[in-house]
Amino acid sequence: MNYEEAKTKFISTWGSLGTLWGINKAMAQIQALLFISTQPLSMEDIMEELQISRGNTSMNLRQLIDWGVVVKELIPGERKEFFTTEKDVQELARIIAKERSRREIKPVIKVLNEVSSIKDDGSEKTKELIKQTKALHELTQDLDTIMNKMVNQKQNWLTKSILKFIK
Amino acid sequence: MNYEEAKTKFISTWGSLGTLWGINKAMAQIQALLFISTQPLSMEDIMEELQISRGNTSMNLRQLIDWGVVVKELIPGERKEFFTTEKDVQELARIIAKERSRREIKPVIKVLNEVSSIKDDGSEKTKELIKQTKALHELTQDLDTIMNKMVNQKQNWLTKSILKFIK
DNA sequence: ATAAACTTTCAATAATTATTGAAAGTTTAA
DNA sequence: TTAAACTTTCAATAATTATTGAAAGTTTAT
Repeated sequence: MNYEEAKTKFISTWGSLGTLWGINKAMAQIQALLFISTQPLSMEDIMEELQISRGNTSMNLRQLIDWGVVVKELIPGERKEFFTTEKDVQELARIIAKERSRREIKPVIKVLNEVSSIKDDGSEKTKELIKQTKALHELTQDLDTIMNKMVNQKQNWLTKSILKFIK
Repeated sequence: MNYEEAKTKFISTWGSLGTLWGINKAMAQIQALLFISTQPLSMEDIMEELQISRGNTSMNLRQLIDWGVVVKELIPGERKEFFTTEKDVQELARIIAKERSRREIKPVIKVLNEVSSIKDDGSEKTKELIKQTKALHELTQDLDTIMNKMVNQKQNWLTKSILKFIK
């Protein structure tokens, strides 16, 4: 496998993995492209490399910036804008975990809490609903906590030590 | 909030969360419905409750069975088939984590390994590709390991002790 | 063997989501 | 100011994904 093949394979794999962290294909591919690029890229560069339209590039870049995963880079003497992504994988994981927790997991925890707090009217089905959603609420909260803690450490000692502890 | 409201809210929330664990809405809703049901449900029951077609119900039930999350229940004297889902949240989490790892994460790890193993031709861009995909490979593998270990414990002591350790 | 009761399959269709591209908007240089 | 260089917006369209429903398939009771 040569450089071009490897690059293409990486970008397309990372792109299809996008769904796993809750973003669309183009967004994930742009991030992937920036992730292995040695210098900041312009919108033009990205459109060219990924063969996507200007509008698509613009919108997805904005979203990536909104996630905090991509930053605008101003290059002196250049008119157009350039973009880079966070290059440190630990930091990247931290940002993704934080955003997913905030956007998706926290709202679900809230609903689970509401639903599991309804008044017990004594019926079997109500008891079951309360019991099951309560269990789900606890589990979701525990996993969310672990994820955030793991990923909020400024160094990666925690992941490493959990790994050691766990193996 | 009364029982019916809570039930509807739970099912629709769980349904929209489906994407988070990589399954479709109907599939997630069927699982949610079974999760809070006090007895096994027939295809007829599920169609009625969720207002979905027979074909849809059949296909998604099959997928849930394939995931190992739902089982067929044979009720003596009944002609039709009945279904239940795993009721223990820990066990449910275990199954989901295992399946996601197998279906999505493992294949990505494989690609990252391949891509990061290309021959270093000395160019800056190749060095960057190798460096970045290698870092991603390691991180992904670590997180996959933690996830699987966490979830493979037969009791939930591990989650609890990590939580204590981490807090 | 037959038919009723039930489940599965899958082509057609609907719903959702992503993408385009051109017009409108903004910034900068002269 | 003006116009060139660039970015954003968004209605239209394309691509993808989910859903339907009726025909085909299967099982069970008689």
